[in-house]
Amino acid sequence: MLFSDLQHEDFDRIHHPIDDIEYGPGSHIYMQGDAMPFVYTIRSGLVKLSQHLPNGDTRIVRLLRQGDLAGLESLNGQPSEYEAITLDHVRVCRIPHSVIESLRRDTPRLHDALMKRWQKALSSADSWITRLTTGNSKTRVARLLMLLDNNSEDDSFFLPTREDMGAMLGVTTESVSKVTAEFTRNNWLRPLAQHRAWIDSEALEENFE
Amino acid sequence: MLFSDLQHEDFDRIHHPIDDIEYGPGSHIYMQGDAMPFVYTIRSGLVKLSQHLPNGDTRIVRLLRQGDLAGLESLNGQPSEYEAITLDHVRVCRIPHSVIESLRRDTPRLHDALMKRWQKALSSADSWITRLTTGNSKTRVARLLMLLDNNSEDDSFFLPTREDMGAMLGVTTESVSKVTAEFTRNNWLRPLAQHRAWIDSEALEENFE
DNA sequence: CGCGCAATTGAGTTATATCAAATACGGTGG
DNA sequence: CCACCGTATTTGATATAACTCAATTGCGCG
Repeated sequence: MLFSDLQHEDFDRIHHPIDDIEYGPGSHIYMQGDAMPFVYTIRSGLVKLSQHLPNGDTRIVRLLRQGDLAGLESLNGQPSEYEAITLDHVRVCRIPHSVIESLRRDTPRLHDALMKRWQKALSSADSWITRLTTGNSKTRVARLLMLLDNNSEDDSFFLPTREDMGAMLGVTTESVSKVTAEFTRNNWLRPLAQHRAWIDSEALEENFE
Repeated sequence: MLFSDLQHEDFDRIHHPIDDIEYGPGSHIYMQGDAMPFVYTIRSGLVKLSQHLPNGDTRIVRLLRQGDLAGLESLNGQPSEYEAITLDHVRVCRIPHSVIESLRRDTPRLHDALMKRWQKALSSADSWITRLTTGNSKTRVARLLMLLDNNSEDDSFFLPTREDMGAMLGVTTESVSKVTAEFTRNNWLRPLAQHRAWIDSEALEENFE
């Protein structure tokens, strides 16, 4: 986790409790407007970070997976502008801000770790913009599938609902469905049980760079 | 600047030179692939941060303005995945990485300042996704204009070329042009000399939330 | 087995891209 | 200061991709 590179002695300084928490699919870890005294590291599973627009519709801005930090945005004390909802079964580690603060003063290594996560979040947000919101809908879906596939250590990966995929790509549910259906007919995508799926990365890669 | 809250004594520790640099419109501050030993703070002017896709087209992922940091992504030593190009006349402050490192050890306040910038960049990237890549083209252009207007302390603001606006919104140059032309006919947008413009924020706000 | 939700499919509509042309604009040199 | 050139912008006609609405099918779960 975040603290994997810290020594035992570091942990002795911690007086506030760090809890491991598990969530079923579709659970709220936190909601838009919550004042959060915690950050969360994802131990396993997939979490969507979404934002509600004033006009009512919702956009997913990022996916969080193993090793990612959620709630960084509230370290300054502001209420969260996002909501974090689990897609599948998720285990997180909940860390009070006070722990971050005190460790930060004493252990430079934590500092580095935090900065690295932050950096990662930022570059992931940017590649989200360039790869997932440009091109036609087939290209976008293909890129999303490859991204999901890449970040799975497994051979298969978690396939979100068409609605969620739409919210990530800025495309309607029906359009996503039409594309995934076509990919399946081409044997580029093979939906499996339990919301999991397999893709022919080579085929997708050569048709959509 | 970044260092506005540091004492004079802090600066005495700096041995590497911090340069102030000025650029005319359309200058490269750095390019995709550059290995950069610097970060830059923007003192004035507007900078576009863009990324080239393998297929050839370019997407602008963020705008940087006074107080923003450029080149944060390369603090880890990796070559930049972005290119930073000035839109108007820009003054920057170029800071070697080594300065960041050494100050970091000695002055926790700098640490906090850095983190805050980072945080700002991240939340700006996210709001870029939700506000500038959703909705129809009129809505997107309206939101971009309001964003540009907001961040100008002036009554008027810098109006990018239609092409650049298109690259920010994921829309073609011609579509942007049709929208801005319509807004101008409605007197919601008034282009001025020197690539500057004025908007009727209230009118735009009520037509596109 | 059947209920409910998610996914697929289709037909019709609309928005945006595309292609092509005309116009406006800014800067340069005479 | 003006005329000219190159570039950016505007405009229009057409093609196409995506949305919308509605109906149907498929699937997981009690």
